[in-house]
Amino acid sequence: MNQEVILDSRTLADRVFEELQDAIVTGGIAPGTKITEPGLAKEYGISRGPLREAMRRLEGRHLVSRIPHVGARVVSLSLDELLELYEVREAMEGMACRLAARQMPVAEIASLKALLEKHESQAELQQNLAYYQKEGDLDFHYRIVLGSGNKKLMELLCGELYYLVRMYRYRFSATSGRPKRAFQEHYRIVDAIEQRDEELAEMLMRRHIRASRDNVEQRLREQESLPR
Amino acid sequence: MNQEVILDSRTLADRVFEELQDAIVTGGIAPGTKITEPGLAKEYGISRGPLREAMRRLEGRHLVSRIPHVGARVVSLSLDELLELYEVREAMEGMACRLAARQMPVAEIASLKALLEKHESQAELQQNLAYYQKEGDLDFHYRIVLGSGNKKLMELLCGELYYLVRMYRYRFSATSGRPKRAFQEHYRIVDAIEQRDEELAEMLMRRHIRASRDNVEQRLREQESLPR
DNA sequence: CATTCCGATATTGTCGACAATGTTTTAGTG
DNA sequence: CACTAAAACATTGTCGACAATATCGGAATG
Repeated sequence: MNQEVILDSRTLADRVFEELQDAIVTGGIAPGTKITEPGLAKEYGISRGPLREAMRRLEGRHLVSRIPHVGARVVSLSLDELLELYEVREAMEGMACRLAARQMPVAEIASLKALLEKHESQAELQQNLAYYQKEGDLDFHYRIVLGSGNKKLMELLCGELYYLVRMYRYRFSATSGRPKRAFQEHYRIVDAIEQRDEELAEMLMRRHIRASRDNVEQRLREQESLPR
Repeated sequence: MNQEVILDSRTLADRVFEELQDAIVTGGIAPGTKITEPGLAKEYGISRGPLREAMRRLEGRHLVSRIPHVGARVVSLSLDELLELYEVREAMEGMACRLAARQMPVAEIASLKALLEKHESQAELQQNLAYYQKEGDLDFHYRIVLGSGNKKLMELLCGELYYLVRMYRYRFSATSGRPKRAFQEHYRIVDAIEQRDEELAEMLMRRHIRASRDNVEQRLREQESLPR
């Protein structure tokens, strides 16, 4: 219901697209919610035209699913799809890590190492492991993908998949739950990159993601079997 | 300029989206072409509304790039991006192949084998290796991804990347140029899947794609150095 | 003659209205 | 009372018009 007075250079459709995306990712709009064009248009104070374009783009990112002449609803998340997502990440981030080991600039590697240390000290200090791990972990993976130098990989991982990853984290609080271990693995990965050991770097990243996957799977299956 | 009288259940925007996508992929609209809304709207005999939605979706698939208030143009392809695409495929299809080895139904494996034999005999008979290899190759990779049972993987590969792959093939005629070898590799991959050897299946698929990549790189670099 | 500024033109962005389709409610009948 | 059918409603799909912005061309000036 709040209308910004600042007129962005960006277009209305672009802005509402980002707002909607954020709302979906962070849970402001619950998964499975049916969304109607007049409803959202009124809520965001714009016309249906730009809103439809925003929705078409959300559809492209698989954040909403639409049926012609019927309507659209926010995508709903399932455990199976989360596990699938981990498999995709294992493949792509493993490759990203290999490429990073091949040609990530030394300055970036050093910066990444510094980031790790900063995250760790913050985490130790505040004992708020979950939170810092949550964002810090994605930061780490972001940087590796960036370091790969492969634009297509960046596009797919940072531009499409990581939104889903964040969405699952907000929904299931599906953070690793094993921060100490994860930190250690991160360090080893950076070491492998620093030593330009492609093979090892890819293997460690794949193991890291698979371990995270297994952890999530186990925890969610437990949660499933004892129905509160 | 031709307006279909058959009224599809699909929406106008959906149809023009597919038509545009096909035109871009097959080269009907050259890469780098600037496309204007009034122009396309007139050409397809529809209004600008649906056309804009179609363009937004093409933008989501990275087939057109758009600058607010300026315009949109069909993506242009570069050699570097083609090589990047191969790296992404190596990672994702490698994983797909591993998963297929884990759980692809035996019936599907048999069907895939039959398909290979059919393609090979056709190719031998007609000596039109390039053409059959072109479509047959994608058929093969499609089936493997399908067989992985990972919907996200299917979505990304079949729903986004393969359009680009086809586009490059139309543009650079970037088919393998080594059909005999490729067929042999395909057979070995299916064998590994049949024996449920995940490790081998992934390795063979990755090698297969990397070999194709190296082949294309070499041919295009040659082509580059002798400027007609 | 080159450069800068300004207006003309074209294209994009946004809106409200109308048509087409799907859904729900309601009335009627067995 | 249950079931069908039709009508009322809501939502989506499409269109044309207007406003905002960018691009192009020409005139004025140094």
